Amino acid sequence: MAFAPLDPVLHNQLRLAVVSLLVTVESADFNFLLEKTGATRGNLSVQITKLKDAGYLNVKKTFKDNYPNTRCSLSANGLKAFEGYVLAIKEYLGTPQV
Amino acid sequence: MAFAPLDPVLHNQLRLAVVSLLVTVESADFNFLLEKTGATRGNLSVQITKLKDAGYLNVKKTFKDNYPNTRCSLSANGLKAFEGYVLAIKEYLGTPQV
DNA sequence: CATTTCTTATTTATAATATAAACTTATTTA
DNA sequence: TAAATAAGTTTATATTATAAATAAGAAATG
Repeated sequence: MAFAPLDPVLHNQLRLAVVSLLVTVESADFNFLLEKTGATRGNLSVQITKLKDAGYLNVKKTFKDNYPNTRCSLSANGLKAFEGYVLAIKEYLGTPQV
Repeated sequence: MAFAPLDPVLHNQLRLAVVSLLVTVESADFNFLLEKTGATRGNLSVQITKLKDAGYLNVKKTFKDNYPNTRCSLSANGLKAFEGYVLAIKEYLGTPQV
């Protein structure tokens, strides 16, 4: 049991929560993520951008009912990174992982 | 499944590794932690101090074979915090926890 | 119909954090 | 006694996180 490095993009509470949600949900818009995470809009905006810049998210900006709408989904790389993160952090958690 | 807040003291790679080691080991000195974590001395020094200031570690500074020796052990609060962190982050990881 | 308020964000400013590099103090060895 | 080693600590800087401020248009209100 070594200590694998933890992907710094994912090792952040809000970004991890966003990715965690997107694993289960195909796609989600800004307000959905806002509500589920309890983040502020500013913080969520920044962290979505970082996840997108890292290539972990696909982000489509459209208009829905006349309002801007930001819809996010996990990319293949994002899923791979998340799975890697899960494996890596489990090494730190100490409970028998087998 | 909500997103529990992640204790910011523990949500750091090196501090988490240190605490994770100390859960299994009763006590450990600076060089042991240095070797097991692969950290730099400076970073390890800073993070041990933070863990101590948070009340998660007991730190005894003595001399061993004429050299300064810093020996750390997990406090009761530290153990409790670690257990809480493990539960909290598992909520983010998505694999069935039951 | 103009102005206030709401919606959906983005940008910025600041505070907090992480980390490497430099430094300190003392010991051992050549 | 000078150089190398040991065990840390301090500092300087870069990165990150986050709240506060701003923006641009839509809807409601008087």
